[in-house]
Amino acid sequence: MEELDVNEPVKKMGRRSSGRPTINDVARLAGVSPITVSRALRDPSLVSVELRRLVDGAVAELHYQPNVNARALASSRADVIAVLVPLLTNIVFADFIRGIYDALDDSTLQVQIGNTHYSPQEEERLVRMFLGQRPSGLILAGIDQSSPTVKLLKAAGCPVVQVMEYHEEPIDMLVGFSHFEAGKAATEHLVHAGYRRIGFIGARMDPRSQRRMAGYQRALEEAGMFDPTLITTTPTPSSVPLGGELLAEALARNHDLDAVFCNNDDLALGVLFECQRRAISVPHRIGICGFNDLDLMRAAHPCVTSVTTPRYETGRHAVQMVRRRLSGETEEARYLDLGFRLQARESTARAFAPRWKPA
Amino acid sequence: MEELDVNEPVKKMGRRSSGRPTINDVARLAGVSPITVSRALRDPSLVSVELRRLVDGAVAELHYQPNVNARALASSRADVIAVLVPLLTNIVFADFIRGIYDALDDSTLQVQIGNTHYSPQEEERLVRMFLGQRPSGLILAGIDQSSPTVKLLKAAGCPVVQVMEYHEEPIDMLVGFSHFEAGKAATEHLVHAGYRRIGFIGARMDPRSQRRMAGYQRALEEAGMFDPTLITTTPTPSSVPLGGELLAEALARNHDLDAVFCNNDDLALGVLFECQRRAISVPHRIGICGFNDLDLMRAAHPCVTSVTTPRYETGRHAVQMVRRRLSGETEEARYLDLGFRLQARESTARAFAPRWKPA
DNA sequence: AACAATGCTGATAGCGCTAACTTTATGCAA
DNA sequence: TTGCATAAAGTTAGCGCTATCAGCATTGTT
Repeated sequence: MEELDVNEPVKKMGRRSSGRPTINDVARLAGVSPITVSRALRDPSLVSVELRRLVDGAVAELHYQPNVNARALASSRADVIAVLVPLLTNIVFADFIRGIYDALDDSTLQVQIGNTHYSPQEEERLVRMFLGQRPSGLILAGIDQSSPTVKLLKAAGCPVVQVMEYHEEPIDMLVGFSHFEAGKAATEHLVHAGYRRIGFIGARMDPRSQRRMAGYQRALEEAGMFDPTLITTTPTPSSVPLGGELLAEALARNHDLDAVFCNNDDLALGVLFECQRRAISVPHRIGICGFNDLDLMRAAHPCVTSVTTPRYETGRHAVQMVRRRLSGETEEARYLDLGFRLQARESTARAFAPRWKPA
Repeated sequence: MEELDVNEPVKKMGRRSSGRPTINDVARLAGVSPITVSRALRDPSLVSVELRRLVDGAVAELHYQPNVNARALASSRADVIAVLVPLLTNIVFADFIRGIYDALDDSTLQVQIGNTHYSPQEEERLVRMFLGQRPSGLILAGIDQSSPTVKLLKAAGCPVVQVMEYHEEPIDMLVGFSHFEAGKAATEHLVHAGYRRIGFIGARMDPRSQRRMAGYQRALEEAGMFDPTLITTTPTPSSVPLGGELLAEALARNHDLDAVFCNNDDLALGVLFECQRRAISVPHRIGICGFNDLDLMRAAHPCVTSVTTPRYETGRHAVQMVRRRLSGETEEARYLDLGFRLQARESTARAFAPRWKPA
């Protein structure tokens, strides 16, 4: 049964053709060969000025758009950067991913995000899947890949960037900071502020949380204040209400608890609310230090001490490293420590914080 | 110059071959034709049990992974769902995207996210780009697409789902709820709670915010309480600190302000902190209602009234609609109203909230 | 018995693009 | 003049997969 639709494009369409203009249509209109069009689009410097203009004109006239799948198949290289994160609904990863997108705004590279759910097996599966697409680059959170995954990545044939941690022997490249040092610095701050029974509150306890806790422990050991009963953790994912619950637990165990280093700002906020609810004075009776320094920490009352972390910058730098490698620029440092910054605020100012800040 | 590497795979590799096993390798090992392998992988019911077993064995032995680009090129259909959101760093979109990923966990479909930055031009560019890949489906936030975009989408040739709003004439399909009704319901709650000078605090004022504000205005008009000076908005993106600043502005303009409906929970939290800072009693002197009902709203002190919105469910349902359409199931409703729910809490309990909740 | 309908498998021919090589034109030193 | 770079364009042959059609049993129908 043949149907005739006068509104169909003029072009005679083969049985399998997609109907949209191809590089051959552009070439015909411009009066050049298809490969010239291909070159003019990928690297204009390969083609003389006149032909380049002809091609550009034909492209515009036809609204031609290269078929990314055909391109990827022919060149065995997809214009894709694959990104693996353990979790999607966390500000930390959201900021990081925003950095990635922003650093790609002027590029044709696409992003594909995979969600490992903190599982090395899932991570391995996703690495396999993404590498099957021959991406232009791979960015993954953390340094705790399984050893088969590491093997896959070393043979990936594309730039690989590990992010959000620090380590001197990256698989390929790395951007991040030391969670151990950050946890240690936060705890030292509490020690210097005059707190003596400093608790740790943590949820989920993924590898990065573990390292922050290790930093906490080291700082307290060095100060001669470490006591394992000061640690309150749970494998449950983090949330604001959970912060309050963990504080209750910690206080039940140690009545003399006088400060908490919270594994992240959500927990810290929950702790602050619980203190308000129990009329526990912050920072006098209890000091609070968070982690990540979300903007709500400076808005809170009292505003909360936290560790500022380079989430957005990590995303940007990771992409820039991939892009530099792809453009064949001279190799720079393979690892980049973006550091962290302790942002001291009222919630840990034991000695001199006013009870009410005047309006 | 020929190099010999004994560690190379046995297979003689052509100049352009990617080196990984192809469907032909699998076919040879299984002793069947390539097309049979293709069928066995795409739809096992097309192939007899014996051959299916042979193929599965060969696939496992070779660790064969189909080349998605070749597949997309040959079938002119990519195994990709494209998702367009205005923003990446917002819990609303993060929850929504998590719903999308979760609903695709058992599928080979990939997700590609585009970021429109609240710009219809950018949205149009991205729609053009994504459609150029012939995705299996397209999901986009909102109902305010430009008219060229609408035209592109109507001719997309793939399922299109608009999400996060409600409208009876979707381009194709739709999942969401009415922001107008939600804003109206929140405001009516404040009216019923006994507040009389109810302000609106909003940031960025994207189309959804505008509709919530329109619902606010309608509710106050119906109650005979509308006064345009009660509205405080800014085009600045939303944040917690901004909530406090906008409250200050609103109070400077109307000293008798006794409640605020905040366009989102970030602003509401900022308002709460500012009240704490100024020792303004909540809910007695001022009532606060947020929007989205993040989990921190129930942890806050006092806990904050908010409108629960189906962010995660919207993502899940949108994907399910796409998948049902792809599998050719009988057409169901083309639009789905997931509704919202007002979650009343202490922050608007003017009459009977205790000043301090006992621990 | 003749015929169509059905189920399974295979052969062929692309999908739209680019890698690799070839050809042609041009410049310039020997 | 020859020879040899170099640049700019074109020709050829895939990349790895699937749409489409054809073949050939097997089954059911008249």
